[in-house]
Amino acid sequence: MTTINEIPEEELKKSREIFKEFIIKKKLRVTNQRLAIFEAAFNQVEHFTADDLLEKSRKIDRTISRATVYRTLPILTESSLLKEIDIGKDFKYYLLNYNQKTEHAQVICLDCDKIHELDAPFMEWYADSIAQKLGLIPESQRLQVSARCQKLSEQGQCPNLDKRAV
Amino acid sequence: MTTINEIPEEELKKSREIFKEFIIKKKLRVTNQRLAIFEAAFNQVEHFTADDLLEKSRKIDRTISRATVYRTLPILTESSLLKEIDIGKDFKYYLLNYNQKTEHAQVICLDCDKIHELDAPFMEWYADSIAQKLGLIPESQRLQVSARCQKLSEQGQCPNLDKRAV
DNA sequence: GTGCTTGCAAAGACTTTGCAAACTT
DNA sequence: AAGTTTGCAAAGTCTTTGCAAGCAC
Repeated sequence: MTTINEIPEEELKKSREIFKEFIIKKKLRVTNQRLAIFEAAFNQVEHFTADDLLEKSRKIDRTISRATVYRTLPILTESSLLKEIDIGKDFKYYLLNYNQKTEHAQVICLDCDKIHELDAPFMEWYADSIAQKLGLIPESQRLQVSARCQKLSEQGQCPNLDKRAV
Repeated sequence: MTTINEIPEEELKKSREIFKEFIIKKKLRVTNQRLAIFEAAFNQVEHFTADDLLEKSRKIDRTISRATVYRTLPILTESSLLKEIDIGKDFKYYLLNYNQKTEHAQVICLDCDKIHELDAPFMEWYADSIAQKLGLIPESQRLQVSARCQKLSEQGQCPNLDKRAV
């Protein structure tokens, strides 16, 4: 079982290009702050919050403000580089979306807070069946499973927690 | 196609009893405010927000404060009379749960904001299959489908919007 | 009478916004 | 040079909490 802790170099380059081109296409400006926030976001593969991103960005550029992070996040999500997810807490999580996969299921470990993104093809079928029953046209669907770590309850330790450097 | 706009009288009585007994069991007190908030919540079957509930409660008892509504909502959810749901907006919705069904899917109409609660038995199976793959123990699951009203896009009007008295 | 509850207002948590200075193009 | 972007601080939104007066038991 291999865990990837870093986005591959070529994916990073590609994403950086997508980001810059998106900014230019929107007639916005490629600023140092925006680039630094991009680098901070793509520095690793775990999910993060706006606050995490601020902290990570500041390690690259000490002057970055919270406001700029909040103003840059929509650019990153609109360009499909990040996926925003709301698991019912009062802040949002952000996930890298560099593989551009459309995975519609999230499994959230209540013990270590890790968010596993999974493919759940049956949800397309389910959405279609709903369409017929309710006279609605499905636009998006998301399955969220909250779970506990089995190893934690059996052995008293969660392997994901152990892996965390922080 | 029949739409129920009111909870049946006997269900209402039963729920009121559950509410009172829950309060007593918890060694809390049956106050006029709590009763008024209960009546406001069970006045109809649509979903509502904390703010809606405050407004409806005040029609019964003018003195009820926002704080009391927020302090009463946990009593109603803990006693399983209401279900709290978070669809990613910055406030929560509450739904009557008098039938005590465990429906795990919500279909949210982006046009009229109506929330349809549906049964989705396959989710149990899905959660179990995840358990094996990830070494997790599923605790709860929720499927959320966002959709558009077909009639609205075809005929320019949403039947649910029409039904709304407000 | 005891001690839970209430309303009020202030505080909290996260996010957004107004504004003048700074920067990209 | 023109107009976007930034940092700062204040404002916003929903929810929670401290406190003294009031109410349930």
